[in-house]
Amino acid sequence: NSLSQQGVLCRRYVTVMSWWEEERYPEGIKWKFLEHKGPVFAPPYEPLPENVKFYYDGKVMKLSTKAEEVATFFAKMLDHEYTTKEIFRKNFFKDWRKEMTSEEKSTITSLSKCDFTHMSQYFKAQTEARKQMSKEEKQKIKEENERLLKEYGYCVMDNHKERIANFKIEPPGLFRGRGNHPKMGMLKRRIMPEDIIINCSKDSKVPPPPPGHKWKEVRHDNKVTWLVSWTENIQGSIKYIMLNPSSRIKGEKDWQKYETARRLKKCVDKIRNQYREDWKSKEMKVRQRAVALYFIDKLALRAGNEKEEGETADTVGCCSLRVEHIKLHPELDGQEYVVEFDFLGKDSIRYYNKVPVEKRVFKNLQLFMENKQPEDDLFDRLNTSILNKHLQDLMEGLTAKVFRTYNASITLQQQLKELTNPDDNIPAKILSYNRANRAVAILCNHQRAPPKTFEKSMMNLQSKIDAKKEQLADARRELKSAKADAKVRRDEKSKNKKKAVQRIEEQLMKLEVQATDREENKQIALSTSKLNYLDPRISVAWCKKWGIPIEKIYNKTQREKFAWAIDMAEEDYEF
DNA sequence: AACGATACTTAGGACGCAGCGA
DNA sequence: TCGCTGCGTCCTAAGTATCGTT
Repeated sequence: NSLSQQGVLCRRYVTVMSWWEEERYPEGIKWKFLEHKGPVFAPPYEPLPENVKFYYDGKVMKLSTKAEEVATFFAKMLDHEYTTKEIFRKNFFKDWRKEMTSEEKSTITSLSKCDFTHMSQYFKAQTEARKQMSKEEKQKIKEENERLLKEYGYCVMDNHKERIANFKIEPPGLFRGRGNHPKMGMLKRRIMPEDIIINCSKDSKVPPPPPGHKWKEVRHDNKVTWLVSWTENIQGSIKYIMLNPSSRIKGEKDWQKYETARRLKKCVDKIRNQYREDWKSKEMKVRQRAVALYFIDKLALRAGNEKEEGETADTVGCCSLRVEHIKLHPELDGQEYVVEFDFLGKDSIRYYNKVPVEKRVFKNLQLFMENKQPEDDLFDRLNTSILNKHLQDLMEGLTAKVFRTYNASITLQQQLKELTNPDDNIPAKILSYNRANRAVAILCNHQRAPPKTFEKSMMNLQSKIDAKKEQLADARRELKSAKADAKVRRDEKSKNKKKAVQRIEEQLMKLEVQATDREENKQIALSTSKLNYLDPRISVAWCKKWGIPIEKIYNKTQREKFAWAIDMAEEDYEF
């Protein structure tokens, strides 16, 4: 590959040491040398063939290229429910009209008179054709992707060739936020080289812009980790191209995150005593801070930054909870002082929980809610910045999110201790691991939509189990009769029958374990906690202790991300 | 203290393909 | 061999946190 001399030379000097064995940079400096090939742009728009028609008010209408492109975005989504939503249609139509010629604008005045069905059929046929492609054609595409990855998918950062996480620029399309997003349907515009800021080191070969184009800017800032950035037009926020989780720069940060959480472990008792004291404070702000922190600690809630109204879906975290999001029950189902939470969190995922709390917390909540409307802030004297400033005083580097990391990891460690049965075989031990993982996912409220095929696949599994049970019964009968025979005439037969029974029993157990695991996992996503909250060294140590191959717990990508932990952790590692 | 800009982590869903059993 | 399904990868949205300015 054509990465410059310097990168290649640097790499040659360091061949055996992994990044976690190298010296760390001084605070704030992220790298000394950075070279990359720049981003890959979305393929240009290909106009529709002449025979694919768009109809307005029942009549064929030929669209200008720009208007046609945006129309195809809508046509491709026609089967989705959200193209029927008022906000989506309104936002789309407004942005579409901006792309039209003045004649188009004066003709096309109502979205409901637009007929995209022919276009939609065309795209469906294209998808179908792609599926039907021959092996060779598919192979060709695969090779082209690999070539692109090889050329643009890596950079040189200091002594390492590193994988880039997202080297492709996001293609244009219609924005679809999560949940009830006020901007759904808006046009996400095409990003051009003129929008792009390149970041690399001065002594590197700066990537050339595509012919006939210029970069917006080339800068050399080694206080940041990104290679490329641009401003997106929906929220006006900045998007970045950064490195893969397997890279030094991400791995080191990840390691550091867990080390901070481990420092919290050492002082969490003190902090808990402190906030319990603060529940009694005469200052309202201090009480609110203490109750919020209690929720963050006990329930692993997110911090809850303020959001600009009307810019995003209406979701909340701890500090931004409103009165309408909780209900107080002095008594519920035989328990005292129960708080019922019901709100939409990140990604508009519902958080629903009924939690018994200390009397003091309950009384404080009643106080906070006095004379307030449902839409008022529960913690009106508090925000994340106040909370984090306080946390910083309690421990260096402590912020609200550290509690989630800490509680997730400590829960995994405890659960593994509790659930692992030394006498279990490997599949049963892995079930225990998944259950420990699941406890964390439930704590963090990591949900997923039940797979579309869930019921069906569950039934299939059940019928397999039934078949296996019958098979076992047969085998047992045969064993019995073989034993009866053996009284008269000793032979190998009963031994073999016994083995067969054992084998089938084992197979049955494996299936049953699988069924349990799948049922319990119906609406729970394990991967998010595994990837972001659980100190990988806990899992590595557990695998070493019980002789479980690491591949059973982490797939290839995960092993790459956690290579540092796999290398470092011994079986006696304690979080 | 409020605000806007910036940088970075965390998140669920779509989709495609490998591997498995019929 | 074929069809299904479950897993992994890709995608990019949506959070957290901090900093400088007013």
